[in-house]
Amino acid sequence: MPVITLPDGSRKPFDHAVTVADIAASIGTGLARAALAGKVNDKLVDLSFTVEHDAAIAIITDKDAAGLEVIRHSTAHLLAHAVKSLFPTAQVTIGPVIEDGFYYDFAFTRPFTPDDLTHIEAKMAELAKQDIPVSRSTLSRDEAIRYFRDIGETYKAEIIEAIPAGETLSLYTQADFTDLCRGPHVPTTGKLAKAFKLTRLAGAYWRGDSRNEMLQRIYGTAWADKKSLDAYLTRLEEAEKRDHRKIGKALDLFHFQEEAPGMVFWHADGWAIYQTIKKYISQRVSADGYEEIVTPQLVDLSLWKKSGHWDMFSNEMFTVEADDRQFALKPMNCPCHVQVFKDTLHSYRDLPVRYAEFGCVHRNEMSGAMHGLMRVRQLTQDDGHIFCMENQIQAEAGRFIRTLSDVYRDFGFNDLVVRLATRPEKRLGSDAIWDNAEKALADALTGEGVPFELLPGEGAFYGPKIEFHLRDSIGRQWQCGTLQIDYSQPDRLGAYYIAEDSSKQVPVMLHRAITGSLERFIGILLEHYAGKLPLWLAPTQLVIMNITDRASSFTSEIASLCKKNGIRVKSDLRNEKIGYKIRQHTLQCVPLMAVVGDREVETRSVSLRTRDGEDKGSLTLDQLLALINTAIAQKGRVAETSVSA
RNA sequence: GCCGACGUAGCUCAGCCGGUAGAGCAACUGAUUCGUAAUCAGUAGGUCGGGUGUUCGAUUCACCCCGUCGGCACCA
Repeated sequence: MPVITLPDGSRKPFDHAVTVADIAASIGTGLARAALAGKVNDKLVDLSFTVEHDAAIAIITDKDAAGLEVIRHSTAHLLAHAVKSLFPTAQVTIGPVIEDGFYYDFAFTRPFTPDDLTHIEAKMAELAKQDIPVSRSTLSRDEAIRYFRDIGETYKAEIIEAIPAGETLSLYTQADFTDLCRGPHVPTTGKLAKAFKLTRLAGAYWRGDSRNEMLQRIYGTAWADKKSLDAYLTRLEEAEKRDHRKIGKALDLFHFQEEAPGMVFWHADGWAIYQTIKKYISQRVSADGYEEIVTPQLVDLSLWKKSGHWDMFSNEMFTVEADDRQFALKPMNCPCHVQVFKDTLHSYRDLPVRYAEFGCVHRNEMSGAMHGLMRVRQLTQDDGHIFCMENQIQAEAGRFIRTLSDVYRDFGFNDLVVRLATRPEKRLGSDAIWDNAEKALADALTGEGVPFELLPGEGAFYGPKIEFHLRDSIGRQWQCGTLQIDYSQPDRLGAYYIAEDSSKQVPVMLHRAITGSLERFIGILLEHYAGKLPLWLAPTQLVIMNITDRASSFTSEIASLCKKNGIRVKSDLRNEKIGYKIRQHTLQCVPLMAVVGDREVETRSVSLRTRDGEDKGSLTLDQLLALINTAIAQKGRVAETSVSA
């Protein structure tokens, strides 16, 4: 005689065992219709689940996040069902829910084509319309293996073989299609008829291992209703519009070409952004007690062998032969920084020694890994290495974290996700050293009031690290900053300092970067701002345009005044209508536009507007300069609608 | 690197079944001097990513290479 407690606290006694569907029906026909699954004592179950004892029950509909997951998961099954009915020899593998949708991996003799995708989607719609009941059954592990082997689903059988013997597995069947699945699923395929779409085809390795054969993955998306689907598709389009590769082309910032894959050709405007960032970081780092240095691009292979890079990463290093010697383009700056450290004898009193370098590094990334500015073969890191004693780690970490958060705010990133990656299984150094290092980083974070999550086992083999991920304006996370503790490299490369007792001691080295790669960081900025960089970063900060030739000499006068004041200004004296000029510069994302006509010449003023169409009114030249300088000084710490946005 | 798609004028793209190419924007020239997101007219612009092959003939078909895109794997 179960007594059911509903989420609102009300209790419903039943005089017999009931299914979740029955309970939904007892509450209301509307709810019964909307019900997709249930939650019994916080465990997700099918509507057909029978409740025999007292329990807390919630009915899951498409209004719940869990309901949406059920829809997506069931839509993945619907996809597999459709594929099997169109291509009976295709084998099913796995089909999980992912962010905003789902995918399903198939093994099939020929590649699926975009045309197939259309047919599959149509078949899915047809199967959904048929409102086929989805039923759950169970088999023992061994029976399940036999079952899937018998129907020729060898991948499924292999999956089940990995499950411990003696477990009972659930199967879901809709018409002639049966799949292994934990569930829960929608009660009938009709619940899926509202809003799904297959989005793309891709290859994916079986079990995610590149040594295995490649399967064919079909991605799809599914939503509670058509409106949400459309909203999602619009969101994708919007994201595409802010693609830094498109913006880079449209704003003439940089380009790539075949002869130099993965290497950037910076155009004048892109380089203006780059230099602004570089100057800014340089100044920040110097204020923080770093010495800025530059080390060679080409270094004899012997150094990379000594540092260990050759063993680990030789396949990603470019090599050059000259004078019968083998050189490698540096893939990292750290071994060179150790050389600079070693070139002077250091006392413990000198520590910490901090070196910074805008280190241009080359990495022969695999061809398929390249992606605009985000993943290139030649990049510049805002790299830095701190040589210190163990008891200085925490203070140095704290100092770095403070600077990093502040720098991110200047760039307009206020949402930081911090992760601490701790000791991996394969590692160098004693547990005591790891204990100390991990604690130093954790304490530094806590000391700075920075919340963080742990990534157990994700640290580098030579030490733990902090990853700083920033979240952009459309919610995506990017790892940029990093702080790593390295006990091994200074030792390998023979770095030491003289300790208080005159003994030689190996310093600890901290690797750290704020933007990570300048190229990538600019890509992130472009997408974050959709090209509308804040005033301090904009390649052209102000365009001054005349209305008629009568105003052209005053326009030029203002332009040179601005230039003298360090403002990146352009004048547009073309014989075009003012509306046309404004449109063009707006599309070029120029933050500020000053219009000069007869009225302005008369009063020696400008009429100022922003690229967002905000009218700043009439300003004297002094007011104009003051407004611009104030906005530049604010950097990225302003709302999008204000002047510098 | 792997799977798939794509590569046509500066940009965005069209070009069915093989007969050496088109549009819009940009550019250039001329007219227009016009007050806050597109003035009008004209002109010019392409060994159709590279190579090989099939063919009387290839942007179109086949194969190879390069690059890009979407994923996978990788990301010191």
